[in-house]
Amino acid sequence: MSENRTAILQIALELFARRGYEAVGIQEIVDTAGITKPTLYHYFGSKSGLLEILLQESFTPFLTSLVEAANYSGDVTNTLHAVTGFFLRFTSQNPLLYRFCLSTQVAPPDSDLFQSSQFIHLRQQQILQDLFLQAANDHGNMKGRQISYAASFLGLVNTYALLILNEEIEPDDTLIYRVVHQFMHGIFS
Amino acid sequence: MSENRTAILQIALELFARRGYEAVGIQEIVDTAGITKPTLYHYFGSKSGLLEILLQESFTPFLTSLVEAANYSGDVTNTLHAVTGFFLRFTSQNPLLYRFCLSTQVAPPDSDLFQSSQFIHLRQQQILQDLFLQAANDHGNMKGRQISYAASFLGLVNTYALLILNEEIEPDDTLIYRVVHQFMHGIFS
DNA sequence: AATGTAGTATACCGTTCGGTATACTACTTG
DNA sequence: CAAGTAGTATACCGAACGGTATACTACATT
Repeated sequence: MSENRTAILQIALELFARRGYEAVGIQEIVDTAGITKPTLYHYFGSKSGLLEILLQESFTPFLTSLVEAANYSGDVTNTLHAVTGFFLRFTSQNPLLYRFCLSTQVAPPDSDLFQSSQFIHLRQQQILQDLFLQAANDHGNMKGRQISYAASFLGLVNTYALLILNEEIEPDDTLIYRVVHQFMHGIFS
Repeated sequence: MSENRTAILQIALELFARRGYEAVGIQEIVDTAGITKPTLYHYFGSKSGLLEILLQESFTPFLTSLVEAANYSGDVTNTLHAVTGFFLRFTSQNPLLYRFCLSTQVAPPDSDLFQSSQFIHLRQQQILQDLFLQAANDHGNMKGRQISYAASFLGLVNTYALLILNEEIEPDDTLIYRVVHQFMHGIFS
């Protein structure tokens, strides 16, 4: 792998995450990387191509690890602990990347950003839905509720991920336990 | 109030919500509104000025109504019903505006969008924190947990708001009841 | 040694960006 | 009626935008 290619991806991620995809120009990326435009266009073809490859290469390993963490062990609570821990640790260790991920979720629906990142959110939702469907054996019929369970679990985890990103809390075992407990049993029990 | 000023605000909201603040140019706004640039600059001074006024004028009434809905009645569950109903009905009735609101929350922290919209999210958080603090009388000491309770309640409501925006569900009394129940008691009880 | 290819730089393309100087019109106010 | 003010249009600014044509270099393959 060319080191210029890698440098472009790293710098693009940082700039996109900090200031937004639309606000960052190609010129700024290549200046920061210490290269020139034709080099970037050689590797990525276009600005949206750069975005797409950046998202794919960054989140494919993320999704693979998520599948492992969400492997149903026969106990929903345990599995949700593993999933929550994975999400919050990933956020803590890759703050720029996860902030970028969160911003793409509610990006304007007609934007490049939204459309290129859909695979991440759809796959996340699908992985969690599958988990809840498997767990239905232990908790009665899901009756289609796995959709809103998966969505609201992701929403809750992402809420705490945002608190971590804003440095209002830190991820530890206690937090992970509390998040899962809140999801399973609510706040006043 | 000038009708041109109103038209600019409406069209800017629609374009910003659909395609993103950075991706929309002044020229596109004035073309769509059927006016010219000096008219826009007469009213708003700059692109970021337009954004700021748009956010202020759109969300000040929203926040005022939220304060009313969050008025503590002596029963947390009832108050959360009112708040949830207000959020989800507002989302359903002003989809573009609420989608725009959601997108600003996780916008890049160095962007105009993030900074101009902070007042909305800080005020929301504050209103909910106050509610949980008042409710502490009925549910024991909060011990600072009102921060994450407010954040996670907003996160849960916004998760369902996003489902409404994506037309996967519709807001009705049953949904509102379920959201509050899930927040208070979790999913499996 | 000859040839091909990947990677890179110089220099440039047309378009659009946010923003403005100037002037005209329409209306209010003295 | 005179003067001022709010609102609007024409025409333009320099800078930055995304993207590319061309050519050169370094290296691998034959």
